[in-house]
Amino acid sequence: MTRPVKSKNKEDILDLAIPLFAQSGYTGVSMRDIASAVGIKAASLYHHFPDKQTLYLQAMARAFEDKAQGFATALTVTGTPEKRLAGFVQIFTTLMSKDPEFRALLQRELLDGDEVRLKKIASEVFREPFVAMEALADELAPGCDAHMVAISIASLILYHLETAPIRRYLPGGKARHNKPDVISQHVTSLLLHGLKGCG
Amino acid sequence: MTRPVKSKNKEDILDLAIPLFAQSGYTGVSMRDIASAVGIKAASLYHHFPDKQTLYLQAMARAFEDKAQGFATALTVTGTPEKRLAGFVQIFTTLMSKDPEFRALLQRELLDGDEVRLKKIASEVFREPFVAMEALADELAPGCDAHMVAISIASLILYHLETAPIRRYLPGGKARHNKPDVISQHVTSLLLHGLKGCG
DNA sequence: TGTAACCTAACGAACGTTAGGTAGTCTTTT
DNA sequence: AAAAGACTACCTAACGTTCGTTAGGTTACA
Repeated sequence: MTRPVKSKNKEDILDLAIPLFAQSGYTGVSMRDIASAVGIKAASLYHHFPDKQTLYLQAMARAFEDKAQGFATALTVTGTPEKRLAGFVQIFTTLMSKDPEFRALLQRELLDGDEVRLKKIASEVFREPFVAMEALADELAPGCDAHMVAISIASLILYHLETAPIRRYLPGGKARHNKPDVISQHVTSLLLHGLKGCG
Repeated sequence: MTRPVKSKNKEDILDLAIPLFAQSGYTGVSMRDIASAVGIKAASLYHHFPDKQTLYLQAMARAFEDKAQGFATALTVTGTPEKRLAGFVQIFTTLMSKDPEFRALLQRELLDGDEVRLKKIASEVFREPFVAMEALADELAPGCDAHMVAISIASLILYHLETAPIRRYLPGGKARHNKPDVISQHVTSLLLHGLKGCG
């Protein structure tokens, strides 16, 4: 019985743990589950991490760390404020649509995250794109509360994605409603013209 | 050591279990936790419920069952479509703002709920008000996809409430942004006029 | 006398975690 | 260049705790 040729490092383990935590949450995933996904025994995880909590926090950090700069690309659009909004909404929608794990982790943090973790996520992941969204909001709607506008933009995009599992069973729900382009089109139109802008 | 005078019934137990499940989720609450909240021993819970899963499902059913008719009152507003939208948004916002437990349970179901439960919630809790919202959407915006509009309305209200824990740490976040009236005012204005309607 | 509502005690399983051992690999010393 | 030592990454085995759940006994009340 030979040992696997290549040994795992921290990053490999975290990358395998992230989808597990995203799907079942902190308490729903055991050390044995993670070890099994990695292909080692649970006790071996303690060679890389002092305890489960630390492993979880590092997995969260890793899951969120690349997002900040991902969002940055969504804000490189140039042109009129309207064009920039449309561009941002479209890129952001596509980005989030492709990453259900990130969305699930974010939702779980909103439900169960403590202050320290939320503060960290706010400042390290969302602060920069959020400021840019507020700036854009100020251009488009000088009289509005930029903070609320930015939240509203994110709301519209994220909730359309998060409610997908239940929308299937609500009247009028079609598969088309889950397509990023359909969502971003709807959201952009709603933001720019309100409900009047559909006809 | 005397026994408590009044013995508990199912409903008492469910009412005490609901906030526990809302705060910590299914796996985060043990039978001993629930029993402790009720004031009895864990084994005694099995006199009322065959197992934990059944207790949870009945708690969920109870937490959701009164909501359907609560939403109905939000739709009794009369007048122009604009007035009715404003009224609905205000009542719905206030209703949801006062019930963080319901919001948490709904979020947890969106994350972890199986198809059967989601289907049940969709048809028994949200279907009726959702149809009314779609009808209202059709009046306000005949060219729009009513399903998407209804989701958007709910998105705007619910996400402002759900993101409260992280908005504190985002630029421009004020305590005022959590007030139902401020939220419903913002949402109504955004829906009726888009971002242009603030000035 | 029954029955409903509780109790104590305990079961087996799963959990996070620790102790101690082993097989390879890298580093240093002779 | 080869031997000795140290280190890394895993292992098996087991600890103590908590979990859902069951068995069987006790008390209050109809």
